[in-house]
Amino acid sequence: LGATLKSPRWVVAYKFAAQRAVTRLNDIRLQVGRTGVVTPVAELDPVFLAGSTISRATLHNEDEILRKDIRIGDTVVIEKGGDVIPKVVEVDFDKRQEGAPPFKMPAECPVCHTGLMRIQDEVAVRCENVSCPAQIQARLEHFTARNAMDIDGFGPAVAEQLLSHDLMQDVGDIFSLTQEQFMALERMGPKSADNLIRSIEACKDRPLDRILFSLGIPHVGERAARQIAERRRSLDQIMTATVEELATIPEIGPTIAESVVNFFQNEQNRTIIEKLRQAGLNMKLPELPVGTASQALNGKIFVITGTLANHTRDEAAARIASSGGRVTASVSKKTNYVLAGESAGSKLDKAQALGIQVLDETAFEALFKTGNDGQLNLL
DNA sequence: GATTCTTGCACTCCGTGTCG
DNA sequence: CGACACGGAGTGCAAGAATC
Repeated sequence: LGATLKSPRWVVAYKFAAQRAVTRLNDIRLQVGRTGVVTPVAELDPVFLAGSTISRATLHNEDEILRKDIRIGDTVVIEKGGDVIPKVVEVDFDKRQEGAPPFKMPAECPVCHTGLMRIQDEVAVRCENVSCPAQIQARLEHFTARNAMDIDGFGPAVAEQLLSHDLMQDVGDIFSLTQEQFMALERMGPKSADNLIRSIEACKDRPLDRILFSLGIPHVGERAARQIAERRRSLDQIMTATVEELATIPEIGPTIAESVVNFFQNEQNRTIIEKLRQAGLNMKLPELPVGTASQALNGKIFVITGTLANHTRDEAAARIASSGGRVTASVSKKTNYVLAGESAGSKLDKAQALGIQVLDETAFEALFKTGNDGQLNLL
């Protein structure tokens, strides 16, 4: 394949040629997330599979590794299929070296060496040190991420340098950084620094639900953040809410409510909020738009899968939401429509199994064409 | 021109929330 | 109280932009 594969169609066609590959698992690396959860990742001998070279694969958690009896040095089968993320499927036990010890989760955090805790009845293992450098960096990356505050150009490398140069303690300090400070970082010229400053300025307009999500409160993802923001309408109203009050919000139970209250009781977190306030972030939800919004998709539940040609997935989701529909992450009996793009995966299979109406992009767009009566042309 | 970093992409597992 | 639904978190690679 000397030619460059420019067209996605070629890549897709090639993907189906091979779905599994055999390679050697050289090591199991541990990654620390923003909530302190430690997850194992397999380091593999690079192998070409389904259109790309795979050198790492997810192992999910300790139980999963033990269930499949995966050990360092094993010859393993990895799979990609129509999926994007490679995983270890099974071990070739015949090729195992004698005496290879079973995997054991270490007792200490690989970064800060605090003792790791496995909470009773949970699979996840956590580093409980909230000041663990790995966690601070992960929280910073989460704050700036696309679906959070969306600060363009603020990736892991920038975050890492700012922290190691002691230029910031927490996410609140992002807003007091200067162009000169950015330019002092490696691989950061005037153009990049300027872009960063602009992105930081632009993110001050993000709505309340995004700010709430960006804070990285355990159990509060995009959806929970939106529910809470829509009901309480301002950050002050969220910070002063009791567990009981929060738990009356739809889809919010005692676990999430308690997590939110704990977060805002913490003195460090309150300092961060104060910095954000000083920076001029918008801590209130705008008034709901009245009148114009169509409710034609009212209550309809959509799932999006595959790659769309004319929209990003986010655009399609926004379009659905603006007509009163809802987008969820997984297909169930309650799903009304599945919007499927190119190289859709298991969600499409599930939709077909459940007999749910599948829309291609043309059919999806047709939903929004208004008929003669001015109503949306719904099926 | 070579190198590095960010971004877009789709899915699975597990725990929480809700409903009957 | 059990079953089901779904959100949260985490996973790697290729392409493109910017720096060196």
